[in-house]
Amino acid sequence: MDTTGIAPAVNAWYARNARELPWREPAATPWSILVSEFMLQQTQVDRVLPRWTDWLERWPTPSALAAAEPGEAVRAWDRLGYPRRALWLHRAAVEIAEQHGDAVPADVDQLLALTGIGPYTARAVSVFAFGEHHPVVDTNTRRVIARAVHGRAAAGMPAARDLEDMAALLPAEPAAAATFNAAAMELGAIVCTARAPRCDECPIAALCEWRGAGYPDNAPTKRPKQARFEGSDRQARGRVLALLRKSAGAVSRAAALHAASDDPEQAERAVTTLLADGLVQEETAINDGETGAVVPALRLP
DNA sequence: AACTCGTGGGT
DNA sequence: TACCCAAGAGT
Repeated sequence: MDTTGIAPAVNAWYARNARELPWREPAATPWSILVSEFMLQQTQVDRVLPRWTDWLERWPTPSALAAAEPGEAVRAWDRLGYPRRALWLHRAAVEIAEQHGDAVPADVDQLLALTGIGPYTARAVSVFAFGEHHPVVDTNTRRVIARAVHGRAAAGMPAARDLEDMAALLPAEPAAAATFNAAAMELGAIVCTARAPRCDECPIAALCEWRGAGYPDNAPTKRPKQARFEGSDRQARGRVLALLRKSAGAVSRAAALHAASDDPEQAERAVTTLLADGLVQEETAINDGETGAVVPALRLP
């Protein structure tokens, strides 16, 4: 099958239709791009934009963030979700400041060695911040390739094969390759969407194997189902962190348990796992406002 | 290798 | 309305 037409068509579409995002501007730095990639993990662009702007105004360099308390990173993370990312981003900032002279490394393997940076983020930073020539594969790219190249309705489980598939489509010239990496993601994000693809707006509709086959319902059945959020431990943990974020200092352990869940076991589990994850620390004690009694308490790290 | 980890938007 | 899904990573 001839796939040589895909990258030029998608790049031409991208030139006309790409969203204007601040981390794509010339003023973006490797650090600001790295921060955007952390925030964008499993999180949509519109929710990231305001947090990204505030974050970089406050911590414009890795060493600036490294000098802050990790709990302040968790607080500034606000409601972006998966708050361990805030802790990991802080840790990565310390590692960059201490081991790389406050400069984000361009090398994929050096990036992979940083906390919270995996196969996607390492390549994304190397390519988008430094223009290196690598395939960058996220969930959008995997879906675009599954449909356009493999004729499938959806991608299967992530696999090493994904990188080879993308590498096969990548233009040889680094700048065009970097553009195509971003453009394939963009196409998946706003045209070749999971639920209701806008094929009438797609620059490669005529090349798409899935469309050519008549949109067969052949999605791989492997995909693990996402657990229900309502009533989950995640929700209970989220409530504890929400309480701590809006509190200036420590909060009584009883108040945290009460906020977490009506189920005492689940509430206890939420606090225990947050402590284990380092998202919360135990305070020896605080004075209860009502009674003046000294009670155990929790605070951000 | 399967499981866990938030929160909100789109349908 | 429930449900699916989201610029993934660590264990």
